[in-house]
Amino acid sequence: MALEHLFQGSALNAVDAKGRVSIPSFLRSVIERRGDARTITLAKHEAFPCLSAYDPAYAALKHSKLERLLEKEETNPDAQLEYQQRNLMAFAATEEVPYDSSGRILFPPMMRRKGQIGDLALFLGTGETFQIWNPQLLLDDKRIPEDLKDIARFRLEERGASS
Amino acid sequence: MALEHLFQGSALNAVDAKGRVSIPSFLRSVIERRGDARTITLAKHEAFPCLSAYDPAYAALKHSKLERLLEKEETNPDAQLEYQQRNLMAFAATEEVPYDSSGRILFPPMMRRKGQIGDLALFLGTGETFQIWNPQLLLDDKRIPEDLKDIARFRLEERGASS
DNA sequence: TGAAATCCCATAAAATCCCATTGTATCCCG
DNA sequence: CGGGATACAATGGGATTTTATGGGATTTCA
Repeated sequence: MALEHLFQGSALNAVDAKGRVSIPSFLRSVIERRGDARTITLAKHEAFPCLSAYDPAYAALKHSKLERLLEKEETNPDAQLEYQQRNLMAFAATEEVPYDSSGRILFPPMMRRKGQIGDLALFLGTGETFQIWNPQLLLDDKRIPEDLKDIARFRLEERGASS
Repeated sequence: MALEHLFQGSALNAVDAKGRVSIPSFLRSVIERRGDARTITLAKHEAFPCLSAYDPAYAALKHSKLERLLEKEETNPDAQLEYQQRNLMAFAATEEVPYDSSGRILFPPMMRRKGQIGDLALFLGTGETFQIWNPQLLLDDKRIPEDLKDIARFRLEERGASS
């Protein structure tokens, strides 16, 4: 069970004074090919200091995986607690936000804080999901490949030169 | 069998002097997409010191799950008793309350005490259902993941409370 | 008849909609 | 192939609507 259309590419967009950001059109087009919703779900990334984002199609996939895990382990009492915990993380620790006709979301303050996003948001496609970074934190992270940092630098220059 | 729309996200709302609380709009919108009722059912959570809440659509699903369990185990005498017990918990130990045109319920005093809810109610989406917590009890519970406690702390700060 | 529930209105802050601008990529046609 | 016309993406700002919440007035019912 895999999703047919994958998120790829990168973009650096501004977060305006009201906290709005444009979701890059190449990501929106994947969302709209996967389903007919116009929302994204935001969560803190488990490993990196950034946000993980995905569409309802991926959320449904994730949810059904959890349900199957529970059914398989239903007799095990420890599994019940683990299920409760994962369910809380999957749903309570995430936020679903719609994007408007111009492709923008209102960045929820909590997620903005969790992802340490300032006035620039770097979008990175990662296949089934995508990530949103504070570009400086990506440049500072030792685990990130240099080639990817070059892309971030390029996006930053591009924006510096044009404005 | 699964419900299409899922409860997701978190919010911290005030319980006023009359015992009224606003159900967060993102939860209400799920309830109203699942069916045309404007009520929620409250119950003590089986594992955590909080309340479990859901809409009529989920109540129906829960009921049919119970029925199927009974049919499957019809020959087993223990199953009869378990069915009776679970049925009592599912219906007698719950309260259904409507929310008004401004999205508020009047918190039933018994449930408020069972959930130990004071003047702040933390709403957590958990997919098919949602939970209502006294935020302090969540912070004090060892079984709750730290990332989720961070969210509770954020909601408290946002509101200007100390923790 | 008094406490509790319901209804109604008010308000501030936040979210959403609508319209305008700009820069860039794409198309079209001579 | 040049160059203008066109479409669309990203973004800014004002106007409008929704949300959460408080409080008064009215109704219910035991």
